[in-house]
This record gives sequence, C-alpha cells and structure tokens, in this order.
Amino acid sequence: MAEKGVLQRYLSVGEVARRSGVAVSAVHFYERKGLISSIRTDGNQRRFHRGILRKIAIIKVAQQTGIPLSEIGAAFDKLPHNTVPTAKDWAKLSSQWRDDLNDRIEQLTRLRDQLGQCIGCGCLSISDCPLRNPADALADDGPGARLLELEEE
Amino acid sequence: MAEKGVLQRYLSVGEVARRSGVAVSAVHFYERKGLISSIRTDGNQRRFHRGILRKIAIIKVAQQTGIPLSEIGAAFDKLPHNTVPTAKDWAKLSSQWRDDLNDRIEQLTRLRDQLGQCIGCGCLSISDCPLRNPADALADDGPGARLLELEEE
DNA sequence: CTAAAACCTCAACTAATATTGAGGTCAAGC
DNA sequence: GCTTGACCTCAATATTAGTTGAGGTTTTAG
Repeated sequence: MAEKGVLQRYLSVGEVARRSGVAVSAVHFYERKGLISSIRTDGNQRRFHRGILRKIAIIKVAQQTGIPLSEIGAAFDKLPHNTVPTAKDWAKLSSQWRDDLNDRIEQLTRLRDQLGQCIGCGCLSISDCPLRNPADALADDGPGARLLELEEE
Repeated sequence: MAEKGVLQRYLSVGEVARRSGVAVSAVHFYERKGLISSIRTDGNQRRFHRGILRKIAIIKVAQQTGIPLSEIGAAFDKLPHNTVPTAKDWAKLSSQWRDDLNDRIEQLTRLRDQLGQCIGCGCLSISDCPLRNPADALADDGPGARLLELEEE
C-alpha cells in the first residue's frame, strides 16, 4: 500500500487520456513530437508525471488560439528543463501567446468590418482593396508586388 | 484585332495566376475542387471568364476567416448558376461568413481574456476552468462528460 | 492461474491544401 | 518551321494533426 501510494503519483497513458480528454493515440503522438515525455515501467509501459495534465491542457488551449504544435513544443523547450515550471514560467508563455492572439483577433476584426463592403460592392476589384492588400502585407512584398488586378483592361 | 478584342475577355491560367496572386497549381486545384470553372480552347487550354478573379479574391478572403474550401465551394454552389452573381448575392455570402467570423472572434477574445489567469495560476487544474470547459461545450457533451481532472488524488 | 483489459511498436491511412515532377502538347516569335 | 515558353494530365510528395489496425506483451481481477 505504501508502494501503491508512490505509484499513484504516476499516470498510465490511459489515465492521462481519460483525464485530459484526448485520445491515447494523441498522447503517444505528442510524445513522439517531443511535447511531453514519460518514463517507462519494467514492462515498458509509459508512466507520466501528473504535471503532464497541465501540459496537455495548455497544448489544447494553445491549439485553440491557432498555434501549431511545433511552436507549442518550441515554447515548452524554453521552459526550465528538468524542473517543474513555476507560475511565472507559465505566465511568460501565456503572455507571448496572448500577443499572437491579439494579432489574430485584430486581423479577423478588420476582415469582418470590411467583408460586407468588399465582397458586396466593387471594392475587391480595385488594386488597393484593404482586404486583399492590407498595409502590412504590402510592406513585406514591396509596393504593388502582389496587387490584384481585377479590372484592368 | 476584333478577334483579339474578344479573346481578351478570357484569361489563360497563367494570367489568372499572375493577377490573382495564387500559383497556377492552385488555380488547377480550385478547379478540380469545383470552386471555379473554365472553358477550353481547341488546343485544350483553359480559358477563364474574368469574373474568376473576383471569385479567387473571395476564396482567399474567406480562407483568412478560417473557412475551409469545401464550405466556400458549398456557398458558391448556392449562388445563381449560369448567371453572374449580383452584389446582393455576394452580400448574402459575406453576411453569413461575417457571422462565422464573429463567433471566431468572440471565441478568441474569451480565450485571450482568460489565458493569463488560467495558465499562470492553478485555474487549469480545476475541473470547471472556463478555458477548458466553456459553458457551450458542456451543453453538447452532457454535464461533466469531459472535465479535466488535474488534481483529484 | 487464467482471461480480459490495457499496453507496446510500427506502419499505413485520413483529411485539407496544395506543390512538384514526368512526360507530352500548343502557341508565338524569329 | 523551329525553338521556347506556357500549357496539359496524372501521380507522387509535403505538412499538420492525428487515427486505425496488426501482431504481440503486460497488468489486473477473479
């Protein structure tokens, strides 16, 4: 029973899946991708530290913001290695992702506000349509590089 | 020259690509997916109505909102067939997509506003974290169906 | 002790959104 | 009239995020 108490601190892949709400195959997948890690029993079965649940929770939340797994993994890699991340560590992560989110929200909002006008009227047809050629996009490509020429005759 | 004038009303795939800012392969792809269509010359080359440029513009804009090609195609299919869509037709489209956009923006905003709190503190660890268990998600799954049990011991 | 449930690996498959390449044809300019 | 660039089809490849299945092992419950 003392032994069982110790073992209880680790979770099997099935428990992780059940408690995090992701499929066992997804847990395996995240491990293959290096997002999470595990130790093995003598019988080669995975055992996860219970902190894994928080990590998976964060993976799912980050995915909702549109962040790809590779970036999530990169962010995790910057976390202190071999020591449990502190609240401060997580806060740093979330602050960076919040910036991404803000950008994305801003982009979608701009899109929404111009959607009716630009699709409904002739706006899309001129080369400086704000939807197809937002100022920041132009900055990257050089002026006029990818303008849509809808009506030039 | 009169003939050339008539031909000018149609665009080759290369012209479409150049003027819409998408690759030739993407134009082919959209056609295979039924999003756009073309007629053929005697020599089997595609010729596009110039309205195609607007359609591709709309495809790219809709993609920015996160709408998959299949849905864009479905929306296009509801447009009057064999007649050029009116401003009203496009407006209807954009109004529906604006609703989608609004939902998406709302979701991301909620995410942003709770990100710091939920990742930084212990919030993710309790089963009713608003990020992992927004009320609307619970409604679908039945109460408590997929709650994250981070700290139950 | 044994049967069932859970686990293991590895490979193949899915879906969306294209791009790349092979092998061949068409069209335009010198 | 020939070369070159643009075009054609079809198949394979790429990426992201996983799932599914085959074939075999470990753990757990009775």
